Parts: sequence; C-alpha cells; structure tokens
Amino acid sequence: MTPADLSSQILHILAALQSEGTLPAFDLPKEVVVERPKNRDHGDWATNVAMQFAPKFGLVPRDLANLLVSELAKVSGIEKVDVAGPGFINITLSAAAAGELAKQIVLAGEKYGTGSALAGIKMNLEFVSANPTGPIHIGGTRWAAVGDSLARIFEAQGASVTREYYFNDHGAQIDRFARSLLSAAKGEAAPEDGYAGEYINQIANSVLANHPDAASLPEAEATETFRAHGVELMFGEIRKSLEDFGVHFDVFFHENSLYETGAVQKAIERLRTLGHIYDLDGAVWLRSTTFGDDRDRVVIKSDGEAAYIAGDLAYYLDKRERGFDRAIYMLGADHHGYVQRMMAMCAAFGDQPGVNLEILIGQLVNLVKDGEPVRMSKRAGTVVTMEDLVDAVGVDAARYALTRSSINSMVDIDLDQLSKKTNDNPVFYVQYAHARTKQVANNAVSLSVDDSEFDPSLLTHPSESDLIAKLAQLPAIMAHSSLERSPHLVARYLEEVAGAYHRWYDACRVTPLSGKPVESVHRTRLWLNNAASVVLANGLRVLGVSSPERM
RNA sequence: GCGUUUGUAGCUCAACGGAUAGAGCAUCUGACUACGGAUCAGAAGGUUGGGGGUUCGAGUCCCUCCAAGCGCACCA
Repeated sequence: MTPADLSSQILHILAALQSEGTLPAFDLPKEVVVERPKNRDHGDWATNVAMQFAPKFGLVPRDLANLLVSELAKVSGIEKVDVAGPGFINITLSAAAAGELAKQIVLAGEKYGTGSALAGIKMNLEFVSANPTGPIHIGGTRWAAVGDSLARIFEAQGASVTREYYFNDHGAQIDRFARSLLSAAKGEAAPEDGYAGEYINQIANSVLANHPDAASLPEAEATETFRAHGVELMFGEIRKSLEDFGVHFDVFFHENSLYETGAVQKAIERLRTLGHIYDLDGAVWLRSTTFGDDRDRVVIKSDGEAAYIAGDLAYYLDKRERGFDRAIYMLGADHHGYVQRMMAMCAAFGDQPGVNLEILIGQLVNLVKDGEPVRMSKRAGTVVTMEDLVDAVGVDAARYALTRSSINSMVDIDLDQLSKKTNDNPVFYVQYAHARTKQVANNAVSLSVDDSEFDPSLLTHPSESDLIAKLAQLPAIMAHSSLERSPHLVARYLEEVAGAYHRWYDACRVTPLSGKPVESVHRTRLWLNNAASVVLANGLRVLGVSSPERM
C-alpha cells in the first residue's frame, strides 16, 4: 500500500459516494495529496482532501473527513484512520500492507520510480550551447549537469528527449576568436576585443602544426583558416569534455547552417506572411510588441547583416518542423532578457508560449576564492573550466554539487575548498549508503540469508516503517521533479533515503549475530535492503552519478 | 527608472497553500573485539529581510518597503 494507492482509494470512495447520491457530483482530480506527516504521531500517511473539497461539496471539512474515514476504515491494510485538527485524515497501515512494497520495488528494479506523464511527448532540450570560443566554463558546467539530469527525468516519465547543443559558429564573436588565434600565431598580443589565455596559444599552435603557412597568408585568408580550423578544434574539445562529464548530446546544431540553407530567410518570410514583419529605416523588424515584448526587434540590420534573433527564429521553426512538441531552452540568468522576445516569437508563429516553447532561467555560478568573489574572464584567462572542476573533485561530486541546488539560486564554487574538503559533499553520504546496501547483500549471501521468504508483517521496527515510507515516495518525487523541472528535488530526496537507510541499518540486522539462526525476519529484511539499493541506484542514475558497490 | 531572480539556523541550502519550518557542514555530549564509524543516538541553534493583505491555514499567493545578483542595442 503506497501513497499513490491511498490516493486512488480515496478518489474511488469519493466517486462511490457521489454515484450513490451522498455527495453532489463534480469532476474529481486524477489524484489527491497523500503525504508523510512530519509528526509520526499523526500516522503513516495524511491527506488534506477533506479541507480541499469540503467547500465544493457544501460541507465543513470535518464532516467530509468523517464520511471518508468510515469508508477508509473498511479498506484492508489500513490499520487505523482518524480525523485530526481542521480536517486532516491520518492513516496508519499494517506492517504487512506497508512492507509489501519492498518486494514490488525489487521486482520492478530500474523501472521503479518511472511514470508515464510524458508518454508520447517529443521534447527538445537545449542546454549548455556555449560559444566555441573557449572551453566550457563553470557556468556552462552547471547547465550540463542540470540539463542532462532533467533530460533523464523527462525520459523516466516516458518522454522522447533530444539533447541539443546550439553551436554559435556564426557572427562577430567567432570573428574575434579567429583574429585572436591569428594574433597568437604571429606572436602578437591579443586584439583589444579578443580572447587571451593558454588555450588560445595551444589552438593556434595546433592549427599551425597542420597548416604551417596559415599565418603568412593574406589577412582575410589567414583569418578564415584560423576560424575554420580553430572552431573545429574547440568544438572537438568541448564535445570531449561533455562526454567525459557523462553528458551525451544527440544533436550539435550549427547556427551557421541556418544561414547556409536559407532557413533564416524562410522563417522571416513565414512571419512576413503572417503579418508580423515590417520594414523601417532600411532594417527588417519583428513586431514582437504585438505579443507582449517591450519593443519590436530588428531581425535584419540596415547594413544587411542578420541580427542574432534571426538565427533564433529559424532555429525555433526548425525544431518545430522536426516534430518536437516542446522546445525547452535552458539559459543563464544573464540571458533572461531574451525570454519576452522569444515568447513573442513563439506566439508570432502561432504557437503557444510556455507550452511549445519553454525557457528555464538558471542563476549564475559564482567563482569564490578565500571568501571573495572572483570575476571570471576569458580575456584575462581566469576562467574555471569544466575540466578544472572535474580535476578537483571528480565527475560524481561535481555533478551532484551542481544539481543539488535549485536553479533559481546562485551557487558559489571555491576550487581550493573543493579540492581539500571533498567529503562535505553529501554525494558521499548517498553513495556510501548505496555501497552499504551492496555489502550487506554480499554478507547475506555468505551467511546463507537468502530471499526465499518474504513476510512483510515482520517489518515492525519504527526505522523500517520510516524506510519503507521513504522508498514509497520515489515515484511521486520523480513526477514532481519532472513537472517542476527541478532535478534538485531528487538529490534532496536521496539524502533522506540514505539517512533512513543508515538509521535502519543501525537498528535492524539483515544477517543474524554469530551463532544465532537465520530466521524469516532476516530473509525479509534482505528484500528491504535490496529495495533501498534499487531506490538509491535509480535516483543516482537520473542525476548522472555513479552507484559504487564499494568506496 | 523598468524587468527578473534571490533573502529561511553560525555557514551552504530544502520545504505540491498544510499540523511543532527541516537536512548537511561547523559546535558540544555519547555509541564499535556486532552485516563498512564516509555511520548512528542526543544537545544547542529561527520573529523564514521589514510591514500590510487574501483564508480554516502563508516561508510559499497579492501589495509595499529594504538589500543583493542578473538583464534592459540595428552586440552576440
């Protein structure tokens, strides 16, 4: 008996009361809130349905609650149920009914915690999308960790997810990058508006190694050579860093291709046909104010060059034409000013902003040294990269630390502190719990405790009730995390599971003390141990963190 | 000035509008010749930035003020 089971029981009872005329008819939701009360005296599970629905039924909450309680009391597996406070319904399950879940979890294995809320939905999740003018820095690393985890969470809800990286290989920043490489190759100082740093020298040298005469070509040709090959090299490094970080992109979309294929022109023509494009002062404008933007946006500048948004128009249209129901963009807070114009664009195409196009804004990562914020600058070469972070703490700790906080809050990273005090990262607490489940299972085998028996009525210790209840919440956590686009909820949940497991381990033995016989309770506890193992592993998997068997 | 995000324990942060606001780290006191002590038990720590409002109930929603981050281009 899980909270989800209780939810459907309650709805079933309400529907029955409606059809027999005891309660007036109105549409019931698909599920009701059933949660673990903070205070254990309130029972195993509690629901606020009576307070939620009483007004719609024209009743006072406590009367509706009493109606429900008398029905719930008849449900097998429910040991005790009563009304408390303003109308909460507190439910206590029998140990057997609650513990049954342990076996279900083990049998479900990797499937436990998945759902079907997004079944049949094609999602395009775009994240990182850092310019190929340098390595991925710490901010991009956060989106790599969070974005990939989010993709895994969507997939666990049945969605088909394409992870996509928009590669800005067109425009002024790339030109600056190319000129910076050329300057480095010539041994000159970086251009005023260019990039500096050791990686620029390395790439310039790599280009020279393959094209020894590149620097001595005429200016335009030389720049083009360094642009083409430099971008290619940088691109390769970025892909490798991401793969090493455990993040695999299905599509690397090149901005440049939108211009080469005429997709930009096509998108503008589409909008012009729809009446949302006009010409003024020699420029081409999108009338985005029609759809709530602050001002209209220039799409083609009066010098004939495309503005940045031109690529966005074509890119969004391309995604929709590739069949994605939802295009989700993850952007840093430094880009949140784009949201309105992007949403306006979406509406201009006749789509639904917030549905077909969704933009997640994540706060930036602060680099801290000795308690003082440090400004990261590609130009000054003070950038902390994805590789720096992984070198300092490893992939697991890095991904966990970056995914554990809400994207709405800023994260401080102090490399010196991370490389010293890695064990204050809660990832080890969770991983240790998982390793412990595996070692307990191994010990059980060697002491002839097997899984030939399962009698959940023996799981009566308070720590067992707590652990089972915690394990029962994984499906709801995963669904909520998906709905809220919040992977950090999974991390926080795992920390609670790990705590519940450690406390149970401390109080309840799977293997008997030496000299004592193996009993039913030991075999049954092995199931619970393995259920905890499954939950921890499933949770860590969606965070992209490994589940070690020993540490 | 306008927009946006944030403000919760000493620090880092949680908390679908629910009951006595929770974890980790740090501090203090305890627990192994018992399945891994990277653990566990306990203590201490709070006017959820201030003030109004909405309701059975507000850290959460609305208004306002304060403080901080980030944006406000025919740049990308």
